[in-house]
Amino acid sequence: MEESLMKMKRSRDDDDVGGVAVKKEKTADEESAAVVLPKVGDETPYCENDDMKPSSPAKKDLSSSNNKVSVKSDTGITEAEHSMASSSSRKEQDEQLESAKAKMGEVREENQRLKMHLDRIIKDYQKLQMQFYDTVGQDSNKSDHQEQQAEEEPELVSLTLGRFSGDSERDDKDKGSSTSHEKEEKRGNQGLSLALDYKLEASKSELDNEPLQNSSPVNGSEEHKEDEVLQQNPAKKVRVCVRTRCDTPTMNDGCQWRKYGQKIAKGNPCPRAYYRCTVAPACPVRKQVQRYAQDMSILITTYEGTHNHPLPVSATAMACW
DNA sequence: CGGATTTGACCCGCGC
DNA sequence: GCGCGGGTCAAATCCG
Repeated sequence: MEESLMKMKRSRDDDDVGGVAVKKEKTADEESAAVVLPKVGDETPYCENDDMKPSSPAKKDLSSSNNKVSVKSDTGITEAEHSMASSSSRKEQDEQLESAKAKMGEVREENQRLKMHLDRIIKDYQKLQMQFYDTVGQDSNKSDHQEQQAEEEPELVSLTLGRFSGDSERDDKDKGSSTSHEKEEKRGNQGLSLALDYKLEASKSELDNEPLQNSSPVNGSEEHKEDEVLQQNPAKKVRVCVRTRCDTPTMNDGCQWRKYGQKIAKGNPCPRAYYRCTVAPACPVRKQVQRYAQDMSILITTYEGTHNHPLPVSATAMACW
């Protein structure tokens, strides 16, 4: 996926380079003050592409021939010679035009190929996503691990991405038994960690009373951002909780949201804000945003529902529900 | 002026 | 049935 994005970016960069090339052409035209080149260059991406390299010298030849004409005129050449020279240059021009058109065709074909490639990558990505959900769903059905949380909240799956360290609150709680969380934390100290926890959706006070009880609060010293995702069985209503260290009122997740309510929830002095997705008019997705009472820098965002529209690229990178 | 945000009112589920 | 709390609605207000 990233590769294709990079590819696209590169192609855009190439476009930019193409624009520069066009400007250079114009400069040459101004110097020669003669034939105006067809604006093929404007529509020609990948000018750094090897395929397109022959066109550059050709353009140079063209402008140089124009230079010749103007020089000869300046030195007092006859009208007939002048017209002969200009007709030959026009011929060259036509040839250049033809070759440029051919190149454009090639470039279009390559664009099509790239588009198809991108589509395939997106489809693969979605397929993998579904497989992931299936796996998670199976795990939630059969697994009896994650004792503590499974007892409390058996219907939610929690995905934790990020590094963990220094969760005094939970350390106290989990001190007695060496849970998978501790292992995750140890692993998290070495880098990125991924944990699967089970949470109870029925516990509506999850965000109010002890929102981070079942997970580690973030370690702000090194990590700017740390997410925890609580996700229900895909067969049921999707509910995803993301915890982020974020100074802004809401985290930028790439989607477009409209605030429709705000409440002071019990047990948390910080108000909880309610947002609706406005990317599509009938999108059922909502999110709740609330600051963690004990650490105002932590933003707890709970997403609910499934988007009924394709996500923007920036949102696709973040959201996987 | 239109869209987004704010905020009080209302609805609904749950526990007692 | 009543009170409480969470979630939503919609009129008022703000803002670009």
